Amino acid sequence: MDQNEDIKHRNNDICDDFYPSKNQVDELRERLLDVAGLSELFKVLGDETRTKIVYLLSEKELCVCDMAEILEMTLPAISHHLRLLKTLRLVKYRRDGRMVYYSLDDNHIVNIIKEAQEHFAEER
Amino acid sequence: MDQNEDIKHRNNDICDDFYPSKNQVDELRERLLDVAGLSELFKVLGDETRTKIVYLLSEKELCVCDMAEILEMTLPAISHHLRLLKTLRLVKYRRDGRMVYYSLDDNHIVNIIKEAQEHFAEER
DNA sequence: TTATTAATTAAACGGTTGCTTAATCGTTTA
DNA sequence: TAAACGATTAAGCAACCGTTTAATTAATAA
Repeated sequence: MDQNEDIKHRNNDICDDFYPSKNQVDELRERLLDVAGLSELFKVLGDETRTKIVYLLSEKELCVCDMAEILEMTLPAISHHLRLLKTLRLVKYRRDGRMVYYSLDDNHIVNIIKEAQEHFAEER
Repeated sequence: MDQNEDIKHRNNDICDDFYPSKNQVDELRERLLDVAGLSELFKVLGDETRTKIVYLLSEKELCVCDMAEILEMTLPAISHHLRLLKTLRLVKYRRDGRMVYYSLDDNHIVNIIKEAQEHFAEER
């Protein structure tokens, strides 16, 4: 915990009367492993264009130029986002002639979007 | 649709044989309104530190210095993230002496995290 | 083969983001 | 009141991100 000591010094030994005990801190830190790497998934959906792409693909299979037309963006821009979605295994693709058709590779992602929609529906 | 025309020209009138009809395009564009602004929520969770903060707060109420200790970060850094979470109404706070205790203001966010966890649990 | 079209890749840029340090605010205690 | 502490705010900077243009690849059609 070298880095931790460093931080503590920078914070002037923060939180003198520390609510969670040392053991509780360790315990909470272990819990954090549950969400490790999870923000990677959210980061992908954190871009409006990508959320739209995923949402579109939940409706129907589309080729890159279709998405570019619908989202009013250039082909490279869409292609760039699709590569990210590909590496995260959120979408799959098939080539048909010179078109490349994309579709969702993971329906779980739709549930996440739905859950987020409910959040907004309740809040406002 | 001035911007769209601009994009079409830049793309050399993309997608000559266009799969979705003009009407379908308009329909799909309307559907996209469902997810408008939704990526704002994901953007917040798209940062590892913030995901951790939310996860910690789902366990118990914590003050800023506790989180700084657990996450091994400086106070201003944590405070900075909390401000974002505050404006998104994801967390609430109460002052007790010189400490400020934060807790979740929206349990919906926990469901979203759980859903994302299931996604990862299945995938790998 | 050559030309054309869909898609990808690469390089560059402009904007955003997250952290750091320093200064400030609010509360408590000596 | 002054000093100390927890928290917030502000300014600056480095790293990252999303778009654009240009070049390249893959597939079809003339």
